[in-house]
Amino acid sequence: MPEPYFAVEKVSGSARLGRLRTPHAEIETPVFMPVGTVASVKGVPQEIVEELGAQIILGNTYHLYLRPGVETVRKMGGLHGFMSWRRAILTDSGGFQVFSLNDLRKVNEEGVTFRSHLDGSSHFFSPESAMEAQIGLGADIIMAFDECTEFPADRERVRLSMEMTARWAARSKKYFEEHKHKVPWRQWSVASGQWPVSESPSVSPPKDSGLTGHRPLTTDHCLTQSLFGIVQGGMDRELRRESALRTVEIGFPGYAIGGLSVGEPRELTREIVESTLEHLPKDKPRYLMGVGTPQEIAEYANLGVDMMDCVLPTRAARHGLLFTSEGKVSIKQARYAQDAGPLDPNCSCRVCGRYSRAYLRHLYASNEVLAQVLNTIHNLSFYLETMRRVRAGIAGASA
RNA sequence: GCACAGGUGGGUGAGUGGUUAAAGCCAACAGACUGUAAAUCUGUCCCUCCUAGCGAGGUACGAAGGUUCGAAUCCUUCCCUGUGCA
Repeated sequence: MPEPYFAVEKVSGSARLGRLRTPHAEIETPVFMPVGTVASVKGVPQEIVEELGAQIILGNTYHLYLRPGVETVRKMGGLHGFMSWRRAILTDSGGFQVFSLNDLRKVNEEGVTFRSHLDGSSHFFSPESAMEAQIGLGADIIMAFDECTEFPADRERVRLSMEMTARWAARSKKYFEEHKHKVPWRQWSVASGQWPVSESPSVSPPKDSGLTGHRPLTTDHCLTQSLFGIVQGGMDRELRRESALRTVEIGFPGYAIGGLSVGEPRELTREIVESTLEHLPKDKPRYLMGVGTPQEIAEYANLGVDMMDCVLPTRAARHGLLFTSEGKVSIKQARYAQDAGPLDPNCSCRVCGRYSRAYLRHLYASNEVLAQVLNTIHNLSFYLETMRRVRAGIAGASA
């Protein structure tokens, strides 16, 4: 089994350039991962998400478990087959929902009882069941089941929460190691090195994307899922350190920093990220969960974060907030009603290359679905381009 | 011409004597959004003034009069709209 699948290729200050090998794709880091919670990067078809250069996207265990159900996805060849995404996928465990579905959940040592936001039905998630679900969904990288601690929280609460997350991490790993062979694509990917055709007739075989940096599945890729651990510890440096040590002691091929961007001041986020990174192994990928603005992702990448995801570009786009080289543009504003210029003159995306601000504003005002599509394409393009620049910057820096 | 039904703030539409400058929705304008309960949420939305507030004036429910301490609400006349009958 090709276990050493993350390679740091260059270090420049605290920043690193790396290569992360997953069953479905090799990823250049630092990387931004668009969020596609329900197996959809809202508003944008897979082929365009590919074209924009996304190397890996996120799915969410809780949402997909509720609908369409893990078994359905599993039968369709896992998320890759189901949504016809040929590159890498990472699923969040549902730990974030322990935080965000505050009113709809109950936590105890064993796990979390959720009331479905769809129909109110009751469901139980434990580290074990979250792993079972994530194995069934078949993402390349899956996450330990954690509790994303709320902010603010007193120190004792943060400590207890962090300690439970650590125990859950051990349980997650144990279950994963015992069951990871059940991943829906393993058998055929090992055997044939390609996508299942007979098992899943509705899924077309992959065509080469033609994009540089993307390598189709080959047999020298890592062929099993990877489980990442998550560091918690709130806004307390000492608890963060302890959480990192405990998580590293359990041992994972990658480590995430969770529990940030939950309402705390930005400076505090940066401070905690910086101090937590010190306690994470340098030879493993480090994933900062749920962050941030374009400036922030560049900043964190330069601090040594290898992976980031955030709903901001996609959600903000749907709400009319667009990120540009000059900051941000609220495209719904009246001032753009007759603005014939491109959204961002310095952006090379297909939206900026073709449409005017006046048109984008009109689409938004008219509540056209196309507004969401174009806005999301631009924002994702901007984020992904931001990370390409960061990588180029690290690559070009004199060591 | 006659008979019904109506005319409310940018639109729609509640409100039929007193916490009504007038609900709600829409539009408009502004803001928020960071491991997605999010095509969502919040605020403003008659005018003027200020010590900026459950503040002070003014104007306002087709028009003009009237009843009343008090009227978008009741009465009279007129104007207009819709439907039906001529």
